[in-house]
Amino acid sequence: MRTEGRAKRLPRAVRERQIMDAAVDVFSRLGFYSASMDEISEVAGISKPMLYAYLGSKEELFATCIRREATRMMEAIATGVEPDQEPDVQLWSGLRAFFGFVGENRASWMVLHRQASTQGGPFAIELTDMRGRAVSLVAALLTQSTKAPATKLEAESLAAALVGAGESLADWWLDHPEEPAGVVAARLMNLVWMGFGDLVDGNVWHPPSRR
Amino acid sequence: MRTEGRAKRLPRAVRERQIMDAAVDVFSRLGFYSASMDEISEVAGISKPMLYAYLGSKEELFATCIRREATRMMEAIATGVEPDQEPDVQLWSGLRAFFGFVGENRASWMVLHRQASTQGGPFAIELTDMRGRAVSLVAALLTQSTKAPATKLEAESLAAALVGAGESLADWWLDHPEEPAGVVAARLMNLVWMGFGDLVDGNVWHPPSRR
DNA sequence: CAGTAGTCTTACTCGCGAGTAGGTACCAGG
DNA sequence: CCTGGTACCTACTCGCGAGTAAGACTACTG
Repeated sequence: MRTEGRAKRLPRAVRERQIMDAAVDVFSRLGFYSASMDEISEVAGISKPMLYAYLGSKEELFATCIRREATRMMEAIATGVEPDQEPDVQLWSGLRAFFGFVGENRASWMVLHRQASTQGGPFAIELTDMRGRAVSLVAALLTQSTKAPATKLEAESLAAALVGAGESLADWWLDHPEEPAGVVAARLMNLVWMGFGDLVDGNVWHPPSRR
Repeated sequence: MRTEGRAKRLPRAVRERQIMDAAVDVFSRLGFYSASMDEISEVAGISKPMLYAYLGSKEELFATCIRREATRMMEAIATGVEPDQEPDVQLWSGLRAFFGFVGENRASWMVLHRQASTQGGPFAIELTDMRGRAVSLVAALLTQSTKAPATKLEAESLAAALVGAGESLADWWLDHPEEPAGVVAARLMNLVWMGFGDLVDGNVWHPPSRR
């Protein structure tokens, strides 16, 4: 894009945002290793030393990206769900918020899930951390809804499975973008709440009419 | 490990297997990019040119690893499930076979899932292919079991979610190896067959007493 | 119109790792 | 005991990309 000439002078905070945006873009397209600092700086419309001056090393930059996007996503979800409602409704709102976020932030999602989960580096920490928060959230939801999951371990593993199902379905969705977010969310809701057993018998889950 | 001296002369086929084993090991520990051909050759107890002579470039090697491990796994699963049983029993056998395989082939699983899924390179093809086969399998299982999933797209997305749940739960399991495979498999079975809704009410799924 | 603090650049160094050139040891069969 | 073929090696080339040195341009502040 930007090819020649000196970049216009901008305050540090603004530049940092530009750089982060560029980094998320490039990382999501190329992955951590294939992405080069040269390309990021070019996309950001800036020279490499600036990048290093502001955001540190490549690893730091990547970790920062993950942290930022993870936070954005967790906030989007937290905003969508009200904690004093019925468990199924909470789950439903959470799922909708999640798929809504992914749908409107594909790049963020790629960085978060497809890229970060693999590299065993220092970023895995950030990612594992966020994922852990998500899992705990769901696990709490489960535990709170009475009897079923006896042990803590059981609740956690079920939550992990659910989160994984969500992630995987989101990935699938990237390849089938024609489906609207609500439909995909509803499908997962049915799967995890009703189960195949009920679905096979034609029993489906419906959101309470209001909302 | 092996430090000096010329390696004993071995027939090509044997060496190739050794190299593949070493490659799977190293790739699973380090990931595609961080793994170096030098290290693989060292672990294999062989020199680099041999590696290139037998298995081609790094990308080819990796793709070959994925293909081999994917085949092993699909076979393990196919062996475990008998196609003329009730859907829930089929699913149950499939899950057990899957978790059994992962439990006994952690390295393979890492290469398959954690590594390959990320890098957008030529390997993604192999992986996507295998995943596609798994998804189709489950989707067929779903469709066959009557009414519920009306459209092909719906069955496929549910299958994707289920496969993802399995993958994710397998990953979780890697960090909680104290749980036996059967327990983890049963948990997922309950989740996807009964659903949280039933679980919360204390309804659980039991395998038919025989097997 | 200095001085100085912060923005921004060109033009390097330098190590690491993919891939190779050009052999050497070893085992057939003639 | 040569002659080839196949397993195997040491010792390189070479490009790419992370990270940096050294300075130049701009804009306030007094």
